[in-house]
Amino acid sequence: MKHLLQTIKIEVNKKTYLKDPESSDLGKRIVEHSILMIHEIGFEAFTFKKLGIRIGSNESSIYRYFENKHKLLLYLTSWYWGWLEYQLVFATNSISDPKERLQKAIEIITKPVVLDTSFSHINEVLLNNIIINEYSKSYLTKEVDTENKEGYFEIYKRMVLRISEMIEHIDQDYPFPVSLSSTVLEGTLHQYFLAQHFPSLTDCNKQISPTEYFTHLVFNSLKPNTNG
Amino acid sequence: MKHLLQTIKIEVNKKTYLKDPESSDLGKRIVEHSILMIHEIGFEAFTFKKLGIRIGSNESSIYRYFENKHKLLLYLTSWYWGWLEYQLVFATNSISDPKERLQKAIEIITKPVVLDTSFSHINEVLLNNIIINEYSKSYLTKEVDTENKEGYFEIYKRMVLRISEMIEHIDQDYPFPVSLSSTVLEGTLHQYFLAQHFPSLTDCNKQISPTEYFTHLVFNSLKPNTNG
DNA sequence: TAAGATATGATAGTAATACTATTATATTTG
DNA sequence: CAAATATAATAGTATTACTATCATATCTTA
Repeated sequence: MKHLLQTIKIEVNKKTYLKDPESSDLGKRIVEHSILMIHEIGFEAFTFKKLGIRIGSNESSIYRYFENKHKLLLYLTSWYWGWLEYQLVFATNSISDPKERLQKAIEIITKPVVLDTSFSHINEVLLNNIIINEYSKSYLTKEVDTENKEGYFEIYKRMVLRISEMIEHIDQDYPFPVSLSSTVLEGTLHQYFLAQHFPSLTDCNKQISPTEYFTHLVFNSLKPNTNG
Repeated sequence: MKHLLQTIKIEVNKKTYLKDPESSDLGKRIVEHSILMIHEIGFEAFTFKKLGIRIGSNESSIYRYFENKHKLLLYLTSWYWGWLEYQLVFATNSISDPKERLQKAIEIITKPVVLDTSFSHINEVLLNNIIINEYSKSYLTKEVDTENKEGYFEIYKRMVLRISEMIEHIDQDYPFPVSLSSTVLEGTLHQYFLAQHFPSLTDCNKQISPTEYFTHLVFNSLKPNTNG
């Protein structure tokens, strides 16, 4: 099982990179340190020049892996959703009871991320923080429709659809399964952001977890409502 | 009443501007055309230089009103939330029944924005679209904590708290009133964004309104649940 | 092991951005 | 009419986001 995990490779849209960063040492260091740097100084202040200095490499070499920092962000975010999707499928696959399965899915999506040693050059905890603080910027652009057509958001969309299918499976009459699913995915990021920067705008804190909030939210929307 | 509305001025944090844009013709043209331009080319591509050319004025003159385009975005977003808060208070003020009041509040927040002729230099429909597409960028920054302390997000926070108080008023035992409130506010923007760019990730469309979705979501979370 | 291919590094250069500073010219007000 | 204020014009700077070219190091394989 451990061995199986170690041979897994998260597949992201090949258009996000010019050269697969997993294929070389330099590529892995680019990914590793871009996560550290974006976490430290934010996506706006992050540049390939600064990254080059940090990893003792050259700006021009980084450009051989990624067209620009936007594409790098698309790579990182796709990787993250691919990784989370793997956790989701792995954890819910064997659960036959629809409610239990959805409950587990919500748990996987909403619980705090912990380090996964299977991918040594990627710090999933920091990457999750980048997703919380920067993910919206990957799609709140004028190019979103083109990039959507080119498949840059496929994994995320698959995630939303997976959850919405689980919702439909429990209550076929519920009129908003996809909206509820996208609300949970996006809302989770938002509640974590609020907990960090606007604690007065969320009930989520050390006592109350996003998992509790969203579990309550989802199961009270669905019928037959046996939750409570 | 019409007259009353016309004398209303939406108060935004004075730190967002160097000189009040409402105090002069040039100021109003800056605001008016910044809304048009950001809507057209997006916040990233928008610059003071381009705006200057468009309004037949000079880059340096615009800098006398706003420190930079980030502050201008803070001005526009604060104005928008101030305007929406006014709609909210005006519409819910006289309703004494807690459920009816919350229902009306959700309606105000979630329904499509229509032009308000009280503010002739501001196109609220386009501004709403800017909020949908750009609002997150005003707080997803490394400076968010400082700017929060300086009061740049006060109006938005007040909105979230108003709704959460209405929720608490209906169900004092509901454990997540603030999270539910912030989910409705943020989620509304997100559902409109999805409807525009990722229609497969939302149920909201011409047949199903965000109002229906969020009304269902909120009232099913609360007890006594007499909704359905 | 030499020849060629490929990866990386170093340097230079460009257009645009996000400003700041200074000076000039209108316009308004007292 | 003079002084104050608002706006415009011009120039200049550091940084960003690249592109292009050439040099060098390393790896492959015949």
